[in-house]
Amino acid sequence: MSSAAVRDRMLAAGQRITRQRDVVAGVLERARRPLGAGEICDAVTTSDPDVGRATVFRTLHSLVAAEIVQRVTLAGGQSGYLLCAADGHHHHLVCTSCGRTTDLPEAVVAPFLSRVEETHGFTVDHSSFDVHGRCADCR
Amino acid sequence: MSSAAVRDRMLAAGQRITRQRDVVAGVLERARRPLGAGEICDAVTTSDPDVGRATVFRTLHSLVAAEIVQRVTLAGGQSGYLLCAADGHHHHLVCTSCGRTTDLPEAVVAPFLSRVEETHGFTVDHSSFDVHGRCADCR
DNA sequence: ACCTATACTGATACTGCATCTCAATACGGA
DNA sequence: TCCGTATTGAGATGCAGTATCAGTATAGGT
Repeated sequence: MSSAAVRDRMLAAGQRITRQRDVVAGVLERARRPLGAGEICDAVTTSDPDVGRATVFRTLHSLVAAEIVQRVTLAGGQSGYLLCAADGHHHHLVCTSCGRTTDLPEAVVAPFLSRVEETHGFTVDHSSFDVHGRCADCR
Repeated sequence: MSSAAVRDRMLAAGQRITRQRDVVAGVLERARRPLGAGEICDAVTTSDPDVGRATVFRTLHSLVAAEIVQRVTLAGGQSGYLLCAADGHHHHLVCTSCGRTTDLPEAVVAPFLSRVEETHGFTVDHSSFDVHGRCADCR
């Protein structure tokens, strides 16, 4: 995903484009894997020391709200932030070895959730799966 | 689950039974829903003001390690601690209305994980699902 | 019932993530 | 260019969780 694409998606979500948001989005783009809050703050400060911590978190929050970034749970239990190529809410496989993530196709997830709803009379509002393991490359 | 059952499970996990651990386990037993760290600390202090913070967290850690308690993600994204009736690792449905949880049978989860492994050549080490919605009673 | 090794505990300081406040600033539409 | 308003930075603050370490209580053997 290019910076331009991220900007378009932020504009589409009614958000202004600022230098600070570009920096945060750029850090996540270059990582191509989920980053912890500390890593993001460090990388942002390296890129541009004049971006405040509060702004980093506000930006992450905005990006999560716009579904451009997802908050995922890393192996240790800490949360990480991941820039998603795909639009909308979806799920990921996280490789415990290389740290990279793979999108889980809706075709695999939807039948599972339907089954859950049927079996338990439960209406699913929101779901997030943390599936950790070793990807095909790392095995 | 009775207090005695929890004590047995702690002993089975090679842990000593102490007054402090009884207090923490008792708080989780009475709740019958996931509690946040703050709620637990408050309830423990109410029950017995002489139990230290560090001990509460150490106890939670031990209970999680023994798979007596699971750490789940609540609606807001904060994590909560839940005393599980079932042994071993399993998954939950969390009702956003009443806060109560339902165990997800392995029979529903296993085929889904198998499908994921087959489709992606991914070896699943650990998975945790956060499924939020409204339970049958609350609809 | 007693003894002993050692697992456990409490107070406190500390780390890290995240949010709040508020005056100052910059974006972007007209 | 001008203006309304979303956004920003600094620093204080809150909350979750961990580290330290001397002192205590538990389980299990005798």
